[in-house]
Amino acid sequence: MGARETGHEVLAAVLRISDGQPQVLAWQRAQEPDLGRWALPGGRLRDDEDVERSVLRQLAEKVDVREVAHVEQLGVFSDPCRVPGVRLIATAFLGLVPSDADPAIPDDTAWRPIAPGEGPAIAGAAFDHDTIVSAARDRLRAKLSYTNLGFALAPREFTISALRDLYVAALGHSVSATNLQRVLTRRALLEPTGSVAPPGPSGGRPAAVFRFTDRALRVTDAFAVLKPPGEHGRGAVT
Amino acid sequence: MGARETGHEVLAAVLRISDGQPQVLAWQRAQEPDLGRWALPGGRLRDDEDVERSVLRQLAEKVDVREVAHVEQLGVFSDPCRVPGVRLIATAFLGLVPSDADPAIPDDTAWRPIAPGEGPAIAGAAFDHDTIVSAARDRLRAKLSYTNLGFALAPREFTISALRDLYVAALGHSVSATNLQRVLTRRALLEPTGSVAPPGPSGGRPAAVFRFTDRALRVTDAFAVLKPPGEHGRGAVT
DNA sequence: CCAAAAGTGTTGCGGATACACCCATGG
DNA sequence: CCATGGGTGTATCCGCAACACTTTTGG
Repeated sequence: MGARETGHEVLAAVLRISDGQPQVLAWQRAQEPDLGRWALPGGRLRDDEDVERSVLRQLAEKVDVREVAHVEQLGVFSDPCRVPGVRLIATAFLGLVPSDADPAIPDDTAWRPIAPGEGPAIAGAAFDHDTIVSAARDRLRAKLSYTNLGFALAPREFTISALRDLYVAALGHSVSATNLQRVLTRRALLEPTGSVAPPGPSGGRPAAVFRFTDRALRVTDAFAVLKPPGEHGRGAVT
Repeated sequence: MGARETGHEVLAAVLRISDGQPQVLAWQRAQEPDLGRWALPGGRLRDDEDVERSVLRQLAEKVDVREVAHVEQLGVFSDPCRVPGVRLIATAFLGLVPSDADPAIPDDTAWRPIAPGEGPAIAGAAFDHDTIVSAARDRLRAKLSYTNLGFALAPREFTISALRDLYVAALGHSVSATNLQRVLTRRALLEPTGSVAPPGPSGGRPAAVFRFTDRALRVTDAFAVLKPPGEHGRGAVT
């Protein structure tokens, strides 16, 4: 019960898919503790802001926040020993940046690759930041399948196969372009722009260009089972 | 940027179903601010505990924590003005108590009814505690349909129709006992104890008694769509 | 004309709901 | 023997995954 100084920080695991691989924005610490290790962007919460405002402010120091398509709370990390020396409670966020955005970032900052699957998400993470990145990766995976969260990974306009590649990288398993298109159009998440993309150097039919109808999070599959009566196969798209 | 004293509190929305209605544990404030209004149990986070430990400690002051079958983080509530005068950040939790448990509670504390549906969850809530109860109610509803969370609402042993009544109250819509049993047994969440419950005063066939196979949270329906290939109808029960 | 990429048609499977029907008990 | 509540069998629906097939381009 010592009167150890306690503080509150906000951390953001900002993810994007680039070159078929999930990445997280991190900066390399230039001081002890954890010198040389990779830390998530963030910082102290101010008196006059809530954590949602704070995370946007902190991110603005690293990237152009207009590029961040979606932000949501992940949870609180509060182990008394999570940062040596001080008592620092962290509220962690998931942020998503579309794959075509390439915001300018500071010199000490880089996009670090995220391992798929279950284990540690990034190598050389500072403090408990790997736990946070894992939570972010898992949250993204889960929400891709029952929300329209794909909008936050994709460019404003895209072909189905480009979108498929994003889902493959984020989910960590193969995804059929055919079925992806059907699932997303059935739920009215996609709409064609009308234009087509030119085929690649080896030919092939030009791909139709789509966009997401909404660019804000929407739950499209609220009830897996135990739907309210009378909604038999209607999927409860509220 | 004033050096206003800031603190961290932990709050718990402890829910149970009683008499076919969801209820939340709350205590009536005896001081300003918000005198007479209903507040969630909780209190200051100590230096040597994380929020998970803290919420269990705080709950121990109100109820027998052994009765609490499940606890999980809901999120951070950090509006600078959420509590007048001081800067107080709250980490909120959802707690669940089985319907047959009736723990002793202090005089100022009571089980307050929760409104179903969308609007405000309880009347006369202190501070932003209604928002927290709403979040708890929504979380419970969502997880009932894709996890085994029912175990935290139900007694250790129960009949299907008793379980159905719990689901009806928690979900806010009718649930068929037939289908509830099939869904839960197909997913191997229920097992029969072998015994039967005596019929009511008006007769009827004696009901078989069941229990949940697991009494810890398990996700039973991870992928609504976009399952990994080769898992066609297998439901991905990992 | 062939290869490559995109997109559509079609089939099959399986879970979930709904409903009809059988079972066991009290009065 | 009837009413009441419990439980099972079965039909239907519908979404999704899988795959065959057609379309449109480049070489």
